[in-house]
Amino acid sequence: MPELPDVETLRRYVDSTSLHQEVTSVQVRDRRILEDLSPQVLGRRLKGFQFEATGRHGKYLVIQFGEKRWLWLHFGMTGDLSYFRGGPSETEHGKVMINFANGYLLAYINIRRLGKVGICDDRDRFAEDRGLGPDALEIQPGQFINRLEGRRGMIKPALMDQGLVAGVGNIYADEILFQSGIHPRETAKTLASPRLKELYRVMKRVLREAVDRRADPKRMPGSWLLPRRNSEGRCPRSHGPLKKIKVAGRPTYFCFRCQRPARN
DNA sequence: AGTACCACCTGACGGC
DNA sequence: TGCCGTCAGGTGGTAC
Repeated sequence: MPELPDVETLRRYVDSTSLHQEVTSVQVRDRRILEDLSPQVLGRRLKGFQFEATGRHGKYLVIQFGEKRWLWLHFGMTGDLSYFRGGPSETEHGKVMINFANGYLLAYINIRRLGKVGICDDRDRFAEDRGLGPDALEIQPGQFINRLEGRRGMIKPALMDQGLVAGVGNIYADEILFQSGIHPRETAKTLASPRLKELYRVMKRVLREAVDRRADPKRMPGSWLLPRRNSEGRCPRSHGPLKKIKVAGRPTYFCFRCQRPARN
C-alpha cells in the first residue's frame, strides 16, 4: 500500500484515534522492524507519554510524543495501522503494539516486514538525515524542475527517487505519467521545462485527489489508470489495451497510444 | 550518473 | 489436492 496518499491517510487515522492518551506499554513481536532500537528502549521511551501531534515526510509517518521525541514509521510494501480495543494477540501480523490507558491499542502491522520503526529527536533534520528530497506535496515548481531537468536517466525512476522528491511510489508514478501523457522510459533530459512543469502540476493534483479519496483505489475517478492497472486493463481514454513492462525492475503499466515515447 | 541485479520477507495466485 | 514458480504499492547494497 503505502505511498504518500496511503501514509497521509494513516497519519489522519492516528490523529483521529491515538492522540492525547497515556501509553501504558509497548509490545514488539518482531524486533527486526526496529531500526537501531531495542524493544526495551522503545517501551521505556514511550511509556507514560502521550502522542501529541503527527507529521509526514514522503512515505514516512512521524508521531510526536514529547519535546524532541518523535516516533517514525515506514511501511514498506505491506504496512498498515489498526487501532482497536483488545489484546495484542488479535492481530496476527501486528509487529509493534502500543497500548493506551483506555484499553485500546495502536498496532503497526506489516506482513512482509519490509518496513521500519524508529525514534528520532530532531524532526527538522529527519528528512535530511534519511536522504529524502522535499515532500511531493510541499515541493515548489522551481525546485521540482531543477531536480529533474537534465537527468540522463528514465523519468519514472527519477520520479520515484525518494532523494529527489519524497512520496511517489510505483503505483502513483504510473498514474502521474499516464495523466501527463509521458512514456515511463522517456529520459528526463528530453522533457523541456514546460513539460516538467506540467508533470509537476499533475503530480500535485493526483496526490491531492488520492488523499481526498483516502488512497482507496475503489474511490479513484474512472478516468484514472489506477483502477485498471492489471493485465486485462484498458486505457480509459483511448480504450486500447494497457501495456505492461518493467522499468527499473518495477512493474509498469501505461497506454502506448496516450504515452508516446519521444524520439530524440 | 545510471542501470541491473540481489537481498530482505510473506502470501496469493496460476499452472501442472 | 498439492507443490512450485512468479509476482507484489519499498529500499539499500553491489558491481558494471
